[in-house]
Amino acid sequence: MITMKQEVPRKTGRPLSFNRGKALEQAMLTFWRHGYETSSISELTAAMGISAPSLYAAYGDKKQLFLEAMQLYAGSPYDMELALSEAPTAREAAERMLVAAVEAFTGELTPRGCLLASATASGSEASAEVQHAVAQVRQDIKLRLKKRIDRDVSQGLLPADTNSDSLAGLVIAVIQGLSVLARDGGDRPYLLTIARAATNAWPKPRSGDAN
Amino acid sequence: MITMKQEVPRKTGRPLSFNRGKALEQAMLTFWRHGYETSSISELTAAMGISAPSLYAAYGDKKQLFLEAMQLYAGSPYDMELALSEAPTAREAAERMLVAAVEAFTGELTPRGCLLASATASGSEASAEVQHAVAQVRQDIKLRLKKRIDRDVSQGLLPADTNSDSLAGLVIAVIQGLSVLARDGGDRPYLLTIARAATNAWPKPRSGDAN
DNA sequence: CCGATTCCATATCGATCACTATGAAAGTTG
DNA sequence: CAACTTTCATAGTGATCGATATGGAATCGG
Repeated sequence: MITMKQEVPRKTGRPLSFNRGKALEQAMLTFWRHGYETSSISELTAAMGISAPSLYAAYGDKKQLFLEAMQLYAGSPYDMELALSEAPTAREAAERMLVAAVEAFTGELTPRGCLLASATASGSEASAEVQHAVAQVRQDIKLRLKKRIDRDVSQGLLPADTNSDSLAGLVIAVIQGLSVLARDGGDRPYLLTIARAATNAWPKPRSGDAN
Repeated sequence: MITMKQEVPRKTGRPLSFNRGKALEQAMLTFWRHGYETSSISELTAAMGISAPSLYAAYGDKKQLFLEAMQLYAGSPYDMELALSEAPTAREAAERMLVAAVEAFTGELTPRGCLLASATASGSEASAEVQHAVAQVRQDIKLRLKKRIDRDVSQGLLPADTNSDSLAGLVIAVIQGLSVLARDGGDRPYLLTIARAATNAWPKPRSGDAN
């Protein structure tokens, strides 16, 4: 588990001249927009409003800064996904995940697409560890959704032969793909129709349903 | 339209000491594996087996080299997609696209995932033109699939109220998402089950079908 | 006010980036 | 063979990469 560096105010010494959380948010937006390797330290320091030595003193290095930024990004998705685990059905949970993803990918105050999908989609061998860390977050989300589906299967809300791993993988794949379409300029209403179409792939609960 | 530089053998002068097509293929594999901005010239020249001046003399610069490599990559997908336009139905065409994508993303002799999905998923402002060129290829594929769907709708093979744009967008989104899952280590059989699950989102042709 | 501690601003560090100047090498043409 | 054309290998260009050394500035406990 990645642990966020605690922001403990020192008893002595010169105080921080910037808000650590606000600066981290700007770093997150920069990584979101331009990716991990393709965001330079100078671009990050410009966005965060601090100098390079301040960045390294406060966050360690570029890798640790990104991991913290990713945690900040995935934070609300985690809460979202946790809330969705309390959704009435797994299908409803998946639908809410898809809608929330579309809204997050097409926000007017944030970059297009998904940080988890784009920030390390490509990269040199030098950033293999970071790529793996991002992949781990994706896999965690997929696993939670799979378990949510398994719950419905065991409760008889979904057919016993439901492949929960495939269904969870499909939802994650659609979300990651919607990130690409959002980057390509697809607007929110359009992406929502795709998300809605994706839920048609869900198996019917019990008896045949028209839709 | 991007035109491939013609390989015209000069009548005089020292002949090329390398196979231009083979070297381009190695460049394509490098961009596929490590992305556009995150593949360095030194990495490219090492993979292609040529020196930097030879690369620049033969292909222009890094950007043109990538555009040629992308054309080489998209070449067979274009043929594939052209062949799929002759598939019996739009749904069958989409299924073939999905299966072909899974096979391409999980080949043992090639990098994981999709070059079109990952090579420019992130990047600085400096590579905006390249990112746009890649997005254009994606949009072209989506448009061709949409038109294939429209054909089935006009022929009564699909419901008249079918949203062909959403359906095409869903297929493209799933393909791009499968690229991410392939990069995360998902094996071919697993990804095929996801592709199969995605086709369940397709509207029923005429009367109710059990599957 | 003083020493200790911490952070800030300036000015870099060596390494690598995309790219190229230069002259020798390898062909064709006569 | 000599003149011409094109490519080759070597070595480097200025710029930027991630990361830091250094010394002064700001706040603390005493």
